[in-house]
Amino acid sequence: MSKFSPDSLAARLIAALPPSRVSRLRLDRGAAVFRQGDPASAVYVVEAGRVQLKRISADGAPLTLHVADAGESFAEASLSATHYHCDAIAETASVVLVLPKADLLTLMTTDPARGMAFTLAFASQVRDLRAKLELRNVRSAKERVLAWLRLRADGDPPSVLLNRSWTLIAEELGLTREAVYRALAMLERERRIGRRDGVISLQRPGRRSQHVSLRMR
Amino acid sequence: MSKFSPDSLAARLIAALPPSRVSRLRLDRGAAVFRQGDPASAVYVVEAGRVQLKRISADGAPLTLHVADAGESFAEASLSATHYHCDAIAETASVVLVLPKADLLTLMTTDPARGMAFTLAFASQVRDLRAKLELRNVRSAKERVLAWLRLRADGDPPSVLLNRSWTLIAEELGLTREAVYRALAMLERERRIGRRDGVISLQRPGRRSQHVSLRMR
DNA sequence: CGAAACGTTGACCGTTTTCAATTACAGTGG
DNA sequence: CCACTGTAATTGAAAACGGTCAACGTTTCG
Repeated sequence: MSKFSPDSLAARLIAALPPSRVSRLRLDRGAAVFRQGDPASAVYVVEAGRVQLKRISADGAPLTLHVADAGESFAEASLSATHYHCDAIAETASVVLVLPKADLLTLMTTDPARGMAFTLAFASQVRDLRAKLELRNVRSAKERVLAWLRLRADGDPPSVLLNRSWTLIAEELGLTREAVYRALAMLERERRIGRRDGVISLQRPGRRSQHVSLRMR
Repeated sequence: MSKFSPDSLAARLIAALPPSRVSRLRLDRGAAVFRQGDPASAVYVVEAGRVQLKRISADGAPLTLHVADAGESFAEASLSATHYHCDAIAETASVVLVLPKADLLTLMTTDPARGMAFTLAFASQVRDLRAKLELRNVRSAKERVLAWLRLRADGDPPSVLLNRSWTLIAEELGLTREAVYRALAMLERERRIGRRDGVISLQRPGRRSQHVSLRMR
């Protein structure tokens, strides 16, 4: 029933607590969920909108640590910290679920099986983040887009169902949307991908040649 | 006594098991720790060398998911998986610690407190990875280097003690070492940082002006 | 004592970012 | 039902920036 992918960290955190223990926070644009230095009291999940985690660095300049989109959790590390180390500010009007730290902690000691589920959810999150990070090591925009598609492709023929706008995907890729569109256009021209409404299909490298295009002389 | 920073995920995983349960694997360059499809039996920590995690994507092309350096753990998600979803190949001759999955799992159910420690360690890892990812959203090489320094600066005046070569840091930043050296040179020229042997000090933005340099007319 | 890795800087070239402009929709309030 | 507004999708042109190649001094280490 949740609008989150069921095996995401956020979904598992929510599922762990009875709904009665979870409260909802409505935030105007610019409002703070918490501030650097506040006592750490909860873990959060963005239900709608977008929340920025920022901190003032030692030299006085602001530093963005993370931007949590709808469906993502943030401030999980507050479980082990006494105080928040950054500000959490709504980038747009947002709705945030509040998962009290105390409830989560007692749950973990009370119910080891559940605690284990947590650990595993975090481990998956670590795996996913590492893959996203590795993706950024691909320098060429074209190859990076292709790698992103490969990461999510399955089926035969391998294909990806898009659930977000390319504009948003471009952000995840660390490219401008223009660069992404150009990369897609080139990949399509070279017959390395196919596009039909919201589905991208990957071409097996198969036999080489074909995408040689015209060449001089 | 370990050569790992004591609160890293890798260090905590190792500390959780009695040394007798941890074995050491010596790998030549190119040797595999495990292969895609093998039954998932352990979590690993790179003691020396470097291990690549790769998978063959649906369209048949190889895809790097992560590169684990010395001091880092990998394949934590094998805790919840029955089989590995990628190959783990030594990029150089390496030594890898093997932490049996079964031991870790029983430990977690046996000793809830320890299980909680795991979860917290994973949560920290998530926080760190998110910060690294966010760093990559800084487009300009100069600003990215500066942000990296801010992330690690503390003290007054804020400064960073380097423990690795800039060549390695450049990799983490997703830049070539040349780009990093140029960025450092510019930042120093603009008086935004100072360099003395292995220590970088950050200048408080203080009063503006000064770094205006000469301009035409 | 050499080889290999690190540190540094210059020049050039290719790619991406930026800036701009255009089309296509989806939702909205009258 | 229709202008009206905002976002998404595209593509072009120019500028900026980082990658690559090259060259060189320095340090490290077996």
